[in-house]
Amino acid sequence: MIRVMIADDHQLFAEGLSQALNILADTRVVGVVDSGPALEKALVSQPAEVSIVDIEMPGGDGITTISQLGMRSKAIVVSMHANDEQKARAAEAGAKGFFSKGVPLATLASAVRAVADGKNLIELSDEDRDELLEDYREAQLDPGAASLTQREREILQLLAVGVSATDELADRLYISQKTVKNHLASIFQKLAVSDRTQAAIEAIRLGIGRPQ
Amino acid sequence: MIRVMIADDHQLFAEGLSQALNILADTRVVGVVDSGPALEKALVSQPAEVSIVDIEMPGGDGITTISQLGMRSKAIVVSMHANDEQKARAAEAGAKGFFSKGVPLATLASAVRAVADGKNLIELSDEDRDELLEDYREAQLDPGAASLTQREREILQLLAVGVSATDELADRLYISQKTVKNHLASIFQKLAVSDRTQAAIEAIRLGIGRPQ
DNA sequence: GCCAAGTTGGGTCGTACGACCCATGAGACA
DNA sequence: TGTCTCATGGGTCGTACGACCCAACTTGGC
Repeated sequence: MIRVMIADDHQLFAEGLSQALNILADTRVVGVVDSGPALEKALVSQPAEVSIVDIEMPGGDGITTISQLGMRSKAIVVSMHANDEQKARAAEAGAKGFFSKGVPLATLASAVRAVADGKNLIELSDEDRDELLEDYREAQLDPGAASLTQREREILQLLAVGVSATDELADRLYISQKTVKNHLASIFQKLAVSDRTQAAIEAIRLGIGRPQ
Repeated sequence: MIRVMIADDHQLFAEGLSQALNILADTRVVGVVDSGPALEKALVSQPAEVSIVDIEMPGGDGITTISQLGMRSKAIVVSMHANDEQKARAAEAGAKGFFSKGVPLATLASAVRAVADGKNLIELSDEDRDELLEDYREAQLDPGAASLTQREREILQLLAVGVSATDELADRLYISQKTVKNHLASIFQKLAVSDRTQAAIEAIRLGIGRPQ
């Protein structure tokens, strides 16, 4: 689980991003602040591996804050009006990543994983950076969830949308009820849960069987 | 369920806001686009009661788009650099609300509900507007969910975080297992579900027992 | 060709679950 | 005062659920 702090004075942006990252299985937003000083203060009581910082905040710019973060939290800078000068200043201050707010959410999520893994994205060309981010596209799932088989995933997806009865599951998959129960037993073991309810919750948390 | 479309060229903002609104029980984002023309096109195949439009989009400003929406979708304008001139232009184009991106998410959510309900916020003073939004703070829950009692809500919250066994629920609430089962039976009826798994999923969907 | 993993089934057993009755006491409300 | 909802319990009954065994067949890898 990667702990993330968000510093941005635009609450709509910060809260929306927070919700989005919290839905992912491997990231957790531990705080949202609206200024540089508030970020430093928040990190004392709520350590975070990665901080997402808006460079354009009122009352002292984000750059100063980042340079003072040191190794307490790795910074990823986001900017509404991204330009090369901002990027150079961010790099100098020690930021590990730099993105325009125009990038897709998936890119930022990948960046969070890469930076948490020790990578420094800000020194790379855009091409090299995007290539590296490819390796971090998938959420680092729980060890158990990663070992689920195809059929087990299918059952978990159905479970996550409310198909909970054995006979219904069997009907939908054209297999016997006994086979469904066998798969479920295997799922319970891999996810370390004890019943269908907990499995469904875990499936939702992992993003399996996503709602549209 | 209020159907919402988001038009903003900053994907991070748009996708984050989308996730946030989707978590709420009574709003559903049916599309995210990055320009005015794309909004008009998207609304043809995906009708939405409310559209959240960034006024500062490249390639044709949002104002023109809003004036062409007519009654197909009620527009709420959001702006990074909100000022009175922008607000006046938005009002003239027929927008029903105008907000800076610095407002809290809860405010925008309330505004979506108010506008969907036929209110025009843009004509009001900030004080009158905030007073009106107070009435729309709570999500309009499903009829069934709305009639849940306090105790039933507590049980549902526990269920939504994985406390699924009867004895565990009883222990946590300091009541007998029989009482837990009675409450569960009542919950199943009100939510129109048939077991704990479906109840837990519904609870998560409704935002009851929110993860922190 | 062999072995491991995956999918498909079977059987058994104890118990938890859900459906259906019921009663009692506390509070709110008219 | 009577009435209502809510929270708290009880009892019973059938069955679905989960735990623990097992086997046959297919598929892919080495």
